[in-house]
Amino acid sequence: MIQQLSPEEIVRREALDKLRSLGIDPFPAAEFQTNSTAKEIIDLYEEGKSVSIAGRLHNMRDMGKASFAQLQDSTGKIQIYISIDSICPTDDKTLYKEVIKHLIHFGDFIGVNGKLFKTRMGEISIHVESFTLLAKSIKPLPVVKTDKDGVIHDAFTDPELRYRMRYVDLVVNEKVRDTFVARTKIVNAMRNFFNSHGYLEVDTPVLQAIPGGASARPFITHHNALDVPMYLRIANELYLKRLIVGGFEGVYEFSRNFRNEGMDRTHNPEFTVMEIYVAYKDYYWMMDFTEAMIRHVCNEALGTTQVEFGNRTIDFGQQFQRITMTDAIKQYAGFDITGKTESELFSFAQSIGIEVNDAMGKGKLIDEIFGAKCEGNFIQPTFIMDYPVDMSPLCKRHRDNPELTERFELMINGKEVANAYSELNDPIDQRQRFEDQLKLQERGDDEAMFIDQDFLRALEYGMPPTSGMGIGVDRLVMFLTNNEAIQEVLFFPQMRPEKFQSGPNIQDFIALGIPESWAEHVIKAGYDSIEKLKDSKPTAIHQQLNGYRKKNKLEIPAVQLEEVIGWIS
RNA sequence: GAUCUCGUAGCUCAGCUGGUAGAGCAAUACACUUUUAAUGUAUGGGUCCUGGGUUCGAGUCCCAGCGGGAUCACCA
Repeated sequence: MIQQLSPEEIVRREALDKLRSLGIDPFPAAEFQTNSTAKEIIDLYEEGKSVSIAGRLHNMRDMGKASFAQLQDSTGKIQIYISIDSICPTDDKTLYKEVIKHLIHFGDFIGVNGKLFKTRMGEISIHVESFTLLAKSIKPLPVVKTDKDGVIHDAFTDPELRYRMRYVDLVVNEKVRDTFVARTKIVNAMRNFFNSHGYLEVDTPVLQAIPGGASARPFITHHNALDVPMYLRIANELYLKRLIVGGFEGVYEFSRNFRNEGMDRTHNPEFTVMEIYVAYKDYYWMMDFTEAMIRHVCNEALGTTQVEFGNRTIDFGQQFQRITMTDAIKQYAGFDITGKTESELFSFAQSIGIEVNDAMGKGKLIDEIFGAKCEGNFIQPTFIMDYPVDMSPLCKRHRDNPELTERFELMINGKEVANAYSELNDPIDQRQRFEDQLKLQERGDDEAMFIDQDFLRALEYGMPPTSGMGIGVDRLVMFLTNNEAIQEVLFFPQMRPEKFQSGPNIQDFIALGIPESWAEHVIKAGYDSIEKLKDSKPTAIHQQLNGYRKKNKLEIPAVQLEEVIGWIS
């Protein structure tokens, strides 16, 4: 198989051989010891201090007998200054004249030793005394430049390329790296908060025989030894509750969930939800806890509770608003759902332009009305409370109204971020709710929940009153890092698998009788498959190839028409 | 799934009512020992996503396909 290489790639590959002939290994094995980082050098600058640092080379500026460049490590960039005299103290100037000027390229990893100084322009730099090539880059990175006003030129912005080649994105777009560092800080802050309350981080199965705990289409796989279908989890809720039954009083898990549904800028097939269950608590307690947790995360990970999102500022410092779903609909849709029958809800939903169908029960209708008229209004953090009972099959009935449940969702910027219940622990009621789901399924709701008999058995043994909360980690990170797409907060968002052209095999062409000297050029001239060659007229091939030979001034014998006929017959 | 939109050099992008494929950066060569979007001079670099069609002639117009993006639908 031949690869079509760009001229730049060819230059860099040729540099590998030249380096080796000078005794320089372009991919050495030895450790390179560093004693500083770009950030440290700038923060703790000391004139004349000796440093050793490694990183990727950017923005080389050759000025004859001296060069400037930037070295990028995981903390940022630092300027380096390489002069011919300081790295070639003897008469042999090869290291500078050959290696630095011609064999080192943008993107290479190098290690340098040198002393700190400030240039005339006042930029902190390393005056390099020795350098080591640590790894050659043979594919050129996109060239992104930032001018003195901070304006980025030729930015690497194509989402497809950025997501497919996140490694390139991370190198050339520093803000991307900041987002992912913030993501880790946010997760750590959550974990610290839960641990400081004495709750236990646990792991529960990803591969499940019954995909429970949520309403969604699962990914299906198969276990060979047991010869049964298995599902990737859509939620971990039912497993965490089993642990509460088992006697733990507070458990949480960062759960990677998988849902076989559409993808867009707020949905990825795999996503992360943090779920926590605490015994003897109710959803009022959980609201206070959730609010405190988010405030803690803001302070610890961002250092502020005033968070910019788009052109808005979200204030996590103030007490979060609380409103019941009934009041929210009353306020924004001008309709009181209290005591309404399914057909009344149906007509109202229809009257405000919602596409309705017979598979929709009361809960679904109310949810649609809320989604259409209310959801988008809750920009600042707001708890929406008390959802209808048939929307929430795992949630305890409201202590004051059996039509409702003790459930809240946290809305930020018009989107759901967290969902929490006073958990249903009455096994009789739970079984009934599952059966109601089954009826919805029979009406055509293909996302109603599966019945998990073992979970019901667990509840029959007794589960203490418990409050549980799930928070979409990806969405929270989006809001806290000012990103509007989930793809921006996942290192490797799901993409349609890339098709790599499996190039033609040069040996197949040689096997037809094409001389070795010609085979590569036959492919490059456009006959990139045996079929294509055989489908073409010999005269056309003959002319095309000799034309190619002339154009590229190839030093190989011209092709004869008889030869071509021989290849394709 | 529907609609709109994009696909041109390694990268970012121009390319008008159809008429000889362009710029900047990057690369290559030369000059320059404190530059910083370094600078100056020169050079090379293209399957205009793929396949059909219309036309004397298609990067450009039409159709189909592939891939991306946006909006909507779906998805708490």
